[in-house]
Amino acid sequence: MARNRTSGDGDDAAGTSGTTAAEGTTAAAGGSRTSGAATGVPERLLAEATRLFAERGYDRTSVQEIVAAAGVTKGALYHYFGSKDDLLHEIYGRVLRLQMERLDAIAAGPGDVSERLAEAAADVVVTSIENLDDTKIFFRSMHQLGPDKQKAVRAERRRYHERFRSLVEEGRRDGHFRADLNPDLVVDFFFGSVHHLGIWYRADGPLSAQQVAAEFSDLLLHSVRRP
Amino acid sequence: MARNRTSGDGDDAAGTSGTTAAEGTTAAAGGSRTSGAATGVPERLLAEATRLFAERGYDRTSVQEIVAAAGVTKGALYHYFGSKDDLLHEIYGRVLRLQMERLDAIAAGPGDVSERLAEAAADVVVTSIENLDDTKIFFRSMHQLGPDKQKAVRAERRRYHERFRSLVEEGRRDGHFRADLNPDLVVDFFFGSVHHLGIWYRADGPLSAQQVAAEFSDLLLHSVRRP
Amino acid sequence: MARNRTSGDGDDAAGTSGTTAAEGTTAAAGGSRTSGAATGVPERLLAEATRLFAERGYDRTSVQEIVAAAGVTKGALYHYFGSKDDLLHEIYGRVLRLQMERLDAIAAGPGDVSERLAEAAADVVVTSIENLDDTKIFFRSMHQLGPDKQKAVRAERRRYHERFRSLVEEGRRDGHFRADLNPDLVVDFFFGSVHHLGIWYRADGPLSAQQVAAEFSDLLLHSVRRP
Amino acid sequence: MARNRTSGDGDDAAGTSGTTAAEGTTAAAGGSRTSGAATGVPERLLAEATRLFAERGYDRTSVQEIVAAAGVTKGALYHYFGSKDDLLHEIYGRVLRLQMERLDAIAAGPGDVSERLAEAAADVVVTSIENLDDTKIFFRSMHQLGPDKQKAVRAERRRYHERFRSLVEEGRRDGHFRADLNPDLVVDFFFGSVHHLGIWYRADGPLSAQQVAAEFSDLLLHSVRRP
DNA sequence: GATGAATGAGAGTTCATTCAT
DNA sequence: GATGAATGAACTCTCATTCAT
Repeated sequence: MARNRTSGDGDDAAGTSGTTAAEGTTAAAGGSRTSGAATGVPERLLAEATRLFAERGYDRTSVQEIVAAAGVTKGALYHYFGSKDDLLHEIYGRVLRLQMERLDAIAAGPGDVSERLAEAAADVVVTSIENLDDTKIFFRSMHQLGPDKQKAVRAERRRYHERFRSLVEEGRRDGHFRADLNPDLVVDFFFGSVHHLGIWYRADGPLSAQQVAAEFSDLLLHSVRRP
Repeated sequence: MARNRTSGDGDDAAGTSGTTAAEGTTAAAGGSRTSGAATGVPERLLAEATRLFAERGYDRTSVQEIVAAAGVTKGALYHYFGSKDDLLHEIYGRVLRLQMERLDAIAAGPGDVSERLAEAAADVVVTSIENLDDTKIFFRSMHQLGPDKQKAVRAERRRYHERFRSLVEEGRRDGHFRADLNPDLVVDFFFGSVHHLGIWYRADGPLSAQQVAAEFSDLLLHSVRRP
Repeated sequence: MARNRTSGDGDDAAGTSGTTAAEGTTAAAGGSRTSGAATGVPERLLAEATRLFAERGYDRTSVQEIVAAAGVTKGALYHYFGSKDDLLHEIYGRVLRLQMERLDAIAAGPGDVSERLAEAAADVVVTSIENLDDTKIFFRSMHQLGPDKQKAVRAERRRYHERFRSLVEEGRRDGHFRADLNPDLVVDFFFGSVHHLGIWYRADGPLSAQQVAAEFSDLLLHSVRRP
Repeated sequence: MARNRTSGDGDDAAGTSGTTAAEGTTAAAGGSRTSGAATGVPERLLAEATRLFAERGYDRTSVQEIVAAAGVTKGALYHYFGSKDDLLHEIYGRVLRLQMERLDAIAAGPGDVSERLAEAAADVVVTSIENLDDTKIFFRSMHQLGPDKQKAVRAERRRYHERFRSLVEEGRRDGHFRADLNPDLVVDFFFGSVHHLGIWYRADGPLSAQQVAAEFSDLLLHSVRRP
């Protein structure tokens, strides 16, 4: 299970994924818990790395700071992760997996396409806010991934966008949405708004995740629906 | 040397030094700016820094690379700019000034609020695409500015958003736009889409800046207009 | 019997030596076989270490690489060998033992001194080529042994040289060889050539071990024989 | 003149060569002078690096030790040399240049081929002893050079060997030397002995460089000359 | 006005070795 | 007998910045 010394990039992000994903979903909006000694070392490292990357950026966060925050030594980090880059890759893997699962469930669910698109839009807003650190990291740090990992993340992201786009296309075919829409542009339009949440949303601000989700979903639906 | 910058940005890097103006106006010999050696040193530094920051990020771009690209020495850079941070600040100043001017002109222009909002939205998309490097840098690198400069940039940005928001509020008061809108959220919604352009837009892609602008503007108007 | 970890270095490398020597002699020219799971763990470790040390040098070979190549874990290595240094020491012991045995047998054999010197010279060339990895390691890595082990190896080496030198002295006394020879220099002269084999000889080159041995032996004899 | 940040391996060792060569030739047998502040920084770095590499090997010598010995900081070293590897490459360049020049001069000189071969052989022994640190480093550390630099050094070395071999071939054609010689093997035979000097020769031993040179030259000539 | 040598702190990474299990 | 998580020190190299010239 440990990923000691992975030189080859070929291996997927599956190494620590089981525990990683579990840890990731419990991380509350805006950061991680104080790293209790209860959770395992790789989970703690991932949690602290996420917090620090969101707080000051990938390049400005030193490996030393991460291990200090997690209460271990550098050697421990490099026992579980091949590189600092690898840590970031795990974070991406976690969030990509989560979002894809949720979108799949919603898109395949009941309701007409308007309802499903509205729900998917609201859900990704809520999830993005609940994992605001991941949201902050996502686009700010993607270009700091190594070329291969970056390509893998982009591919995964594309699949996610395509899934979302297919909802827009479905609505357009059905006559629910306007015929003159460019579905790709709609997706980029909406996800720009979602990623931007990492920049302006504050957990201690006046708006709850649900309020933002409702409004964003509403704006999206109005923008695509047949007048 | 690929310079996707609009050649109209006459403002120079006058921020930190009085000597800048003198150097910047050395358009002697009347030759055209073929290899950049004709333009002044601070302009060249700023242009190359913009290109490099967009290409590989602020932290990943060394001062050495910037001066090498501009064909000068480190001493020259530190003669014109106080620090690497200062270079970035100049880039922000340039883009903020440009956008504010254009928005002011459009908002104060003729036409009803729908027309002016549509035009403002389309214009900021076009401008963002024409200065795609600046767009890429904007949110990716803001947190790498020093605290004071970051605060200054945020304040300027807020003023810009407020100006845009006032258009939404005007439309809502006038009854053009829906009454249940949260104007702040509308602004964040839309500018998320705009900033996201830096991530997905390609100059060699299928869509012209005008096409994207028209569609984004259209989506925004549909999302706010009274049904 | 298991643990040969002793700092005292009384050359108690005898623990695994029986099997080690056997393994060593069967190693074909240029490297070891693919370490099948048939042989014992310490033998496999020694074989892979020899191969890797020859290939990339002692310092550039990590313990991790050795155990991975041998298909065991680090714990296993440290069970059989006191340290990485100890592994190297075993390799030296193996080759020193082998060469000394062969020289002793030849020097004590029949024939006049010219014949015995020629045979000894040819034999050490053949043996050096057949164990080319050991030859490569020998002088390149000796200074990477700890002080005590290094001293022990040097002492053993000196005994070997003295044995060889005594042949030269014998020939000089007998009048077979030139009277103006410095036997020590002759030995250093010749063994320089022998150790150099590790640098230029290629198993897939045009010359067989026997051809090189014949020529080297011939050159040596011509250089010492009374004209 | 400084070689700041040379990433590309393509450039030759010519950067600091003028001063380097001058420094190199004055280095006495067995090591460098105490690094006076009189000589330039790159020369001092090269001198101390040579001494330390010879003393404890390339991998066992840290950059920190080199700069401490030279009385500068790491930054200074990396200002002049692209890498630790680059330092080693400069050392190789220096010795290769020196040896090639001397061999060329001797081979093209007067005297019959026996005299010229004898002189060349004696000269390379003297030179190797006078630059014993370089001799120690040569084969022990060559495989620690990066692939490209290693290839360059090997190519240079080959040219040197070929020049030496041509003397042997000339003597064989002329009838001075035995017809059954393999000139390549003779060269490898002799240079093995020369490189081995770094292992056994001591400046404080009983033999002067000239004595060793005379004897080695004599052994070589006897080994090749027609009986 | 402009240079470029030099700094010094800190970056990410490696590694032989230990030890509780 | 054998494991592999964890250590901690050392490693090479980078970089924004300064300052004597």
